[in-house]
Order: sequence, then structure tokens, then C-alpha cells
Amino acid sequence: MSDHGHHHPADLTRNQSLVMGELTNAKGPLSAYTILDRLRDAGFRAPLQVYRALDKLVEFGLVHRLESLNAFVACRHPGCDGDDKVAFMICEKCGQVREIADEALDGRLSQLAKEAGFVLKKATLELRGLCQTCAAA
Amino acid sequence: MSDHGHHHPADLTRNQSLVMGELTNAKGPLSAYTILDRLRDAGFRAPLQVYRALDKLVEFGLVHRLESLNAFVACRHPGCDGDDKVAFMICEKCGQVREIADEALDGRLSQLAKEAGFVLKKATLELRGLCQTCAAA
DNA sequence: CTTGTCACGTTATTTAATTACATATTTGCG
DNA sequence: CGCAAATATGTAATTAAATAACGTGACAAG
Repeated sequence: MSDHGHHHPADLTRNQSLVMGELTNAKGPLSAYTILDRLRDAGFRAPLQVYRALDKLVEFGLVHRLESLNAFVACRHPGCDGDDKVAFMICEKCGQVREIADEALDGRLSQLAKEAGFVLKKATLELRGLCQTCAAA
Repeated sequence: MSDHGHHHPADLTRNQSLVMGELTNAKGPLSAYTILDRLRDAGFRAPLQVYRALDKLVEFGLVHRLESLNAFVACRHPGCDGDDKVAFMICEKCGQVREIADEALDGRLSQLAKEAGFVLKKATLELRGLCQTCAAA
């Protein structure tokens, strides 16, 4: 186990490292095809190379998938491992993504699920709007 | 304005009605392409016919889009109009979708947005798991 | 009448994701 | 070591999701 709470191998494979590198480098979320384009020089040829790496990275908790964007971001929130109730604030102007973990929110969601007899596996919580900076401008 | 609080014309166009009909009829969410297939007999030929109708229906508040499924459901929750903070519980076994509006949840989301200086436009809240029935089985 | 708007139809294209199949690489173990 | 199982990779083809581009028809407002 690494120093930030994720369950993953000490070393990523070459492809996984390359994809992780692009995501870590990027300011915002990237689509699988954007990642593919950026890794052409590194020898990437097919979407599947990206998707396979992404699958693993998501599994390891190093990357999140943003459903409302069909895109992926590196996890900036060490400790979110095992917590599938992270929320995202996505700025529609600058593309910035902020990751949020909130006890009260989680609690309410769990409560609602419980009341409905619903067994919660995963929550997709994506807030779209304008970040503070863009809203001010 | 109709009797259930949505802003939309008294009459939908033919295409809009057909698409709305399929969604109302269906037990669960349908993808645009599934709708297309089901409307072949009614003369539908191209995806755009479905997407155009869906765009309007979503705009009218009659239909919701489920981002995590790339699918659409008829709104079962009269009065959700103008409220873009509806949550969905999606059963991964039977496909059933339950629409939830919760004050406390909304409040917490608004609070979190406010604290971050984030101007919230739309919230995507999708809970994946097992409904009561399927969990029991 | 004619202009603007809105819905519609059709074809092609882009973007997203998966299926299928072959090959390599690593890992654990006898 | 030698080998089998699991894991990772490469490539091509295909399905699924969504949009772009272009033209036509209906119709209300001026």
C-alpha cells in the first residue's frame, strides 16, 4: 500500500504509467481519445490501449471517471479510496474539476438509500456550473 | 402550463409525442438508439430524429437524461420542474429507476457550492446499486 | 407575399467504447 | 530451472452514442 491510501501495485505497467502521467499533467479532465492522441509518440495506436489502462487506474482509485463528460481525471483527493461517494464540481467555462468529500452529503445519501431499501454500490455526483474565478469574471 | 408544473407547449410535435410515448411506456430507461429501433415502424430512420425530440423533451422537463447510462427516462416526479437537483436510484439488476427529491440533500449541495464560491447550474446525482426487491432476491 | 422561425428528413462524420483474436510477459510453484 | 496460469499487450473490426452539414416544408408575423 502506498502512502496515500490507494490499493494498487507499487509499480504501474508502462501503459498505465503513460496514461497516468498524462492525467496527472493535465489541468482538467481528458477524454480517452485525447489521451490516445497525446500518446501517439509513445507508441499508442488503438483506443483499447488507453481504455485498458484507464480501467486499471480507476480500479486502483488513482483516476475518476466523470460520467457527464465522458472523461477522466487524476484523483486529487488522497484518502478517497474505498469511498465511492466523492462529488465533483465541474466548471463549464475553464474545465477545472474540484473533488469534494463531505460527511454530511454522504450521510444523507446513505440515509436515503437505507430508507428506500436500496443497496448503494456507487454514487455519481457531478455538479456543473461556474467556479469562483470564472463566476467572478 | 400543464397540470404538473412543467413548462412546455400544450401539444408536442409528432416526433416528440412518439418518443415520449416510448419512454412513458417503458419500465426503465431507454437509449436513444433503442428508441430509434422501436420507432422504425413509425417511420423513424435516423438518430437525429430521436435526439432532436429528446432535446426538447429534456428542455420541457418531461424527460431526464441519465449520464451514467447514456439513456433517458420519462419524468415520474411531477413538480421537479425547475429543480435540477433530482437524484436517481438505478438498480443494476432490474434496471428500475427511482426518482428522488430531497430537501436535505439539495440543501447540503447548495451549501457546499456556496462555500466553494461555485455557481451551481445543474447537478447529476445517480446512485447505482440494487433496489429493495433485487437485493432481497 | 415574403421573411423568419421552427420542425423535419437525410447523409455523412466524429467520438466513445467494446468484441474478437493473437501474442507477449510476468508470476508462482513444483 | 521449467512450465502453467494469470496478466498485459497489440491490432483490426465493429457497435454505440452523438453531432455536423445541408436541404425541405409548414406556418405565423409583418
